[in-house]
Amino acid sequence: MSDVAARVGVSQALVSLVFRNQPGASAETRERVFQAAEELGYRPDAAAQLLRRTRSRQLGVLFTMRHPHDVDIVEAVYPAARKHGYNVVLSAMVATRGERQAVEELLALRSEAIIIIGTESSAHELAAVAGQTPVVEINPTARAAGVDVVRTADGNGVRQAVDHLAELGHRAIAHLDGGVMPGAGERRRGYRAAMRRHGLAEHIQIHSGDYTEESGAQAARELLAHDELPTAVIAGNDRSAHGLLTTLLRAGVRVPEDVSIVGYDDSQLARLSFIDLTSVRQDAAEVAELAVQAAVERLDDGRTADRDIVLNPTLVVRGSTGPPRAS
Amino acid sequence: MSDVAARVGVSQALVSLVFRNQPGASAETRERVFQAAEELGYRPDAAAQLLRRTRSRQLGVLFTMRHPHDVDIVEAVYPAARKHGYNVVLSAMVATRGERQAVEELLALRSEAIIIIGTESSAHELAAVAGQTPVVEINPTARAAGVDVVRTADGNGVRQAVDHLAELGHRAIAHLDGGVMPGAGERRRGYRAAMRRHGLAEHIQIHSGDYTEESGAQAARELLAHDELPTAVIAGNDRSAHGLLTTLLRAGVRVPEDVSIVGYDDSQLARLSFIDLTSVRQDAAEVAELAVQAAVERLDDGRTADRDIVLNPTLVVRGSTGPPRAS
DNA sequence: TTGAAAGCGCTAACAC
DNA sequence: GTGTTAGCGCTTTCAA
Repeated sequence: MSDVAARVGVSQALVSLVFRNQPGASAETRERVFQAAEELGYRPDAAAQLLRRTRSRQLGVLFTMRHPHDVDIVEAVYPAARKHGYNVVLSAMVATRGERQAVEELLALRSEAIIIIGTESSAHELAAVAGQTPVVEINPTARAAGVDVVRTADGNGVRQAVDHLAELGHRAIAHLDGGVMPGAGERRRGYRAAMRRHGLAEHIQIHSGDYTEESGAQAARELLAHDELPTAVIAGNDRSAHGLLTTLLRAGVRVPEDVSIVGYDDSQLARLSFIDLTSVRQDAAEVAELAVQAAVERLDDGRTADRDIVLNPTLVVRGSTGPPRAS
Repeated sequence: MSDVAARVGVSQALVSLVFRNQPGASAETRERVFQAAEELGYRPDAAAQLLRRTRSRQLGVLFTMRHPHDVDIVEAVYPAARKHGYNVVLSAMVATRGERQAVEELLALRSEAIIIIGTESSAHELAAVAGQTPVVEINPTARAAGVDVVRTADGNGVRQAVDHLAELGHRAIAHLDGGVMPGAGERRRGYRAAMRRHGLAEHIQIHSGDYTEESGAQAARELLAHDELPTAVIAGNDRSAHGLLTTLLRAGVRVPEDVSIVGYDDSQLARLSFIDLTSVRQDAAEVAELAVQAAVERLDDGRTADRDIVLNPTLVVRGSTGPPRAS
């Protein structure tokens, strides 16, 4: 930067102003600074900026790349952060690097807040971090004190799925759950409640799963082993619905003629023409925006009370659901 | 850090040594430093380290999260980098953020080299970056000067697939290609060459695709519109094989009884029990290790000549391929 | 084995 | 509009 300043014949401070788009430099100076920078191949040094600035304006994002819906959210965090004047630093949760380490890295790089997307964090570890830095968790497994949460009203989403199927005339509606995974408990409870409300309590049938494709495939095998299939299945997420759907197809079961299937997440998977899954939509862009907003409220507006932000999902009806066979 | 030093009653320099595991501090001092750090909740500041250190020892990784195989590689980069004493900085290529910007960010954070995973970079832009910093591209679309490349011998992989199918007795073996996507050209050429070598030139049949699930589904529809299906299809990657497979299944075609299908990448998708795709394996861990190695050779060993590292893939036979119907 | 001092590249606060 | 100064938190070099 001093090279640029020397070349233009002004002080470093002025060059700094220009690069930060701050007022206080004439249009002509700006022009000359940019030109000199171009000629010298100058690029601002993030390490030095980070060190010197009072605020880093960086949002740390902890994520896993395994769930398609999480990928959508990560993508959506970028524009949301920029809107509020923040940068994004990524830290991947991978097998060879614990969550602890990933968080430490974000903190060492001066992230002012941490947004956690779809990890199975221990409430214990999280609470320790939340003491020092605002933490926003998206679709968490469990609640932790001091942490903001952005999640969808999962019970509501499943209720919409049951309503839709009941309206089509289904009665034997099973649920493939997600065990201890994020949101699974509420989805399971929502399923039970909705079934009861429709007077279908006796048809309640829950198969255990864990949101993976294989657990969907496993459930399909179990269903096939029984004399009679349910006429509809609500899966805990799209991935397990995918396993369920394809395994049934391979066994010669037609969807939706023989069995209707509903997924959850409305991920890219659900939208594929050959999957074409009726699914409960959680809008990634909205989730990302609210998560960033929650962080910004703590950072810029001084909020200290925890927030629990609940979004209402919507059912997207596609080709995997239809009326049951007339039997 | 000065707090820690003051607390222990030593100089900052000594504390620094201890934290970097450098020799030159007594065991007792180390112990006391760590304890004081713990008590004060001290954490090294990455920005300051980055600024002051002669070398950042950071490897910038540019990636997209859309292809399952790329995710595997990103994961594998972490241990590979650590092995060579480097850290990893991530920068996602997402729609709202051009490649240019993503690279700038990595460079601003002092990445000493850039590893690019599965993006469709313009050779032009890349060459400019490669002038300043070592760049390693994994499975690139096109070659650029000054850039190291790690890729698999795609022609070889497809040849193995054709050999496998021919051995099973297939003759009408079609190829679903990947258009201009990374490796697609070589896979297409490999298919043609292998078909000719088996005397099956007249059966050469190429369907155009772009590695997406939908292009696989589209190809399936085209195949179904014809009188006769080929007895086997080699897809350009697992995603398009997935679209192809499931669309055929939905149309009542049995796999592998009616049609055998081979994928490419051996991604997690291929391994799912209900997909169970014979696929060409590119070992993610090996690819990552070689990419890191290439960067390290430039950085630490002073290599300046470009390297083109070609890995031989292996065919993993699963349930999607079998002998053709006796006709 | 330890300490003192300088300075990485930038921004903030103030003066002109 | 522009310049001066100090210093962010650490590592490096040199001396003790």
